[in-house]
Amino acid sequence: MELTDTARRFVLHWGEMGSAWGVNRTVAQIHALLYFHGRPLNAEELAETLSVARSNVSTSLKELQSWNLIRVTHVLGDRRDYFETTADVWELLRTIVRERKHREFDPTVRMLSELVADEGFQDESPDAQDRVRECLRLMQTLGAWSEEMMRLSPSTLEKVLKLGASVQRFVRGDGT
Amino acid sequence: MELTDTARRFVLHWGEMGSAWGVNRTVAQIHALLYFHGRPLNAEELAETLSVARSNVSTSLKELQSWNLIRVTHVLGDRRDYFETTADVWELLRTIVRERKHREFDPTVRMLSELVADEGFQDESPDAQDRVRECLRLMQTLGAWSEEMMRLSPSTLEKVLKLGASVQRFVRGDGT
DNA sequence: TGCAAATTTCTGTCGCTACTGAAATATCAA
DNA sequence: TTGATATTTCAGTAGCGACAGAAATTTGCA
Repeated sequence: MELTDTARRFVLHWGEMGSAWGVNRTVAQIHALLYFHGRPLNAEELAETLSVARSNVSTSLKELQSWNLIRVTHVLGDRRDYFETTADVWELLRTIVRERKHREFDPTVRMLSELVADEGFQDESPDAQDRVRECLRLMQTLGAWSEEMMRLSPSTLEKVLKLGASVQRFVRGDGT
Repeated sequence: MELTDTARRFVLHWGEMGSAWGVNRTVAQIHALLYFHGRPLNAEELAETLSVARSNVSTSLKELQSWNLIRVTHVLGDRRDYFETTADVWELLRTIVRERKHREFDPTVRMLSELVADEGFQDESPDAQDRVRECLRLMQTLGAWSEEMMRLSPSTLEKVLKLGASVQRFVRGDGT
């Protein structure tokens, strides 16, 4: 499959951004291509279009599936696997945030909790204890907030974000 | 400087998390150590404590400075540079979000804007055009939202987050 | 201006991950 | 069950970034 100039730019940039955020370039490119293309593609087409090895695509697709970002579909009279992703970016955002939280954020919170609970923690200077506790508190606040937000429907989530910081009106009383 | 068990675990985990998020491990470790330690440290102490080369520390410190995450201080009668970071995690969060937005997020929004504005874009299928525009819209919404949030004081920001998704009460009317 | 200390820059090495191509395995139709 | 097609696994390679150590530069003091 030949990419249009638009598609190519979209896919390449997405791959670069992925790298900056700890996502494998090919994985990001495949997802970008599936998103842009809108209809299911099979592994062969992905490999050919992105000029990467068939096996590389296979690995990347498994990765994307483990992130719940793509699903398999089939075409009548064709036994190859076809892959597609959600067209709803808000849904995609939710999935990505949920997965990263689960894989990287939550374990860190757990680690900090254990650290604070550990007996040796008492031996640290009061200030150091405070800093670690503050760090933990921040992460717990962020975690709880994102849990709540991710529970909203995409359209509600969008509205809440657009309401944005204007909600600060409701939390005054701190002099800021 | 010998690390306590608590400090060691904190620093090592932070380094691992950094890697997962596209931040150099040593850079993340140095920042974690400065945060934990609470008082300024010089390059020599950092290198020795983390068991990395002096030059590696130099590079990492430059990196952290470019992120506005650390600043230089001095000790009377000592001409070495000492480095410290903010004790306020909310301030740190703000700095990190601001910098990443500026470096990675904004350029992507710009790229998508150009893509949409480009003449060739009209040749894409209407659905593909919609998907790219939706993607752009999402990023613009997120960007605007974060701009607003980052303008708040740490304490207000914390309160807004704790108010959390309960603000959805104010945006009803979409049936969700 | 000369010297020592501190820092940065540079160059080469190492380790890790992504990746390819091949081999092994699975799937389906005849 | 056999052959063809599709997919995954595996082993080796290549490329890239992180890092160490050395060399060069800068800084501050005498």
